Amino acid sequence: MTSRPAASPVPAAPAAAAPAAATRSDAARNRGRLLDAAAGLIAERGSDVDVREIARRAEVGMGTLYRHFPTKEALLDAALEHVFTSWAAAASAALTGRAWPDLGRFLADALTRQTASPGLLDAYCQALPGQAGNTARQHCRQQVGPLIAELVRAAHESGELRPDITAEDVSLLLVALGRIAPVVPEPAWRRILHVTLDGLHTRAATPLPRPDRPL
Amino acid sequence: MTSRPAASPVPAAPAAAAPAAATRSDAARNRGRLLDAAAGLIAERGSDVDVREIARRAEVGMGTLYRHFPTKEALLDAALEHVFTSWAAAASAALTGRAWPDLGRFLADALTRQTASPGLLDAYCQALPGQAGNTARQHCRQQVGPLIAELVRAAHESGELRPDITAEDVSLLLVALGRIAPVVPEPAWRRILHVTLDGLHTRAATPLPRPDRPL
DNA sequence: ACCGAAGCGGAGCAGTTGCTCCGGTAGGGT
DNA sequence: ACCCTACCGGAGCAACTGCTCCGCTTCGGT
Repeated sequence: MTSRPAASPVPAAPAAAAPAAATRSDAARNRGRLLDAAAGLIAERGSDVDVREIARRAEVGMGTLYRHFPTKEALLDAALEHVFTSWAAAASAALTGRAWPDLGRFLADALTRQTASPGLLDAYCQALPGQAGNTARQHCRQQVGPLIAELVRAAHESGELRPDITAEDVSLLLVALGRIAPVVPEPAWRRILHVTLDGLHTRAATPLPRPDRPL
Repeated sequence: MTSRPAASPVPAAPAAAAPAAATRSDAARNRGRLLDAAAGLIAERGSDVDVREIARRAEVGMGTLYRHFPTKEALLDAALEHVFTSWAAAASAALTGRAWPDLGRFLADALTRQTASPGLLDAYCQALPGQAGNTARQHCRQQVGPLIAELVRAAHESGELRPDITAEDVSLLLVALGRIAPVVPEPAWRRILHVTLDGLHTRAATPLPRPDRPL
């Protein structure tokens, strides 16, 4: 950590999935454990996790943690990148080609995922006012952004998404709904999503799933 | 916290606006200063403020702070109650009697207010998973809840709000939008609000304010 | 003017956090 | 089988947090 020769402006994450050179097997295993533990704890409790707890759950010591990642933030960062990447992959694989249902399903799936990991968006939104260096957000944008853009383009083409809506609008709506999804019962946020989709549709106002019988 | 005799489930908030007995003038002044400082800091940075900083901004010492409020939480609580009360009063005074525009204006005003105080909703939503004792939320519900209920009732009666929407839905939407309003430029969240209102309207899909020219 | 008590302030305590240090351990090329 | 080296682990440091303690000040009734 004292004098790094040169390299890119991104210091950490040399290869999350490609150890490449001859790394010791236990080192690779511990790195993976740390990433999993960090991701799990972020999902459960948000991004203000105790490093000791990460190490404990990963069943490694503090020295190991800080050998693999220069700082807590770098660890969380790497974990988040992995999470966002796998989300984008799963969402992309779930597409059927029918634009409007795909959009709705993508949003519903994203919110379900968010329900299981309340802390994810917290990490994403953390330090938003200051911005400047929120890499979680950048990772999400890089991984999921193109997918949303494609969904929006296709839905525009099918004529069901009102033309004045941008991919940015959809991303924003997703973040907004994602902030409440984990803290209310699922039927509640499904109602909200339904209303939102109605607002997004060219011709709007379809009946809600079930107005008074929640499930 | 050891053994409370009986009393109501709300322990704190003896009298935020009614010192009643013969209180010393400086005490009352300092109490007000603490409330203002706390509210200001919560608005700016959310509910994880340093008590020392509250005391510093209020220009009082730590002893004074803890003389007036038994715990940090109690202080934040009292400050939040005051904030929510004045919000409800202002919003209630702004009503014109025309239901649908009133609802839209109420939401827009709430979001503007939220933009100026990003930390407010953080305090409101904090510890939501555990729930159990989030008094900020209770205060908001008590103060603002009836107002939203009335807005929804009137908008239903006017026939413009789709009948399957409940006051709970509107509250939830407000929270969701409030979570993003402070972190994006105002035109962006106004677009989102517009879409949402379209989704709430019986016959939907009116043109957005300005699709591509943000302001 | 006087005086008792309520009020004031900030140094200090205990707990928690992110991070470092260094003796011991075990991997893997030879 | 050997040994060098990268790696492991957890005790310890410094900074920060919420909160308490206690000597001094100031209010306000007489």
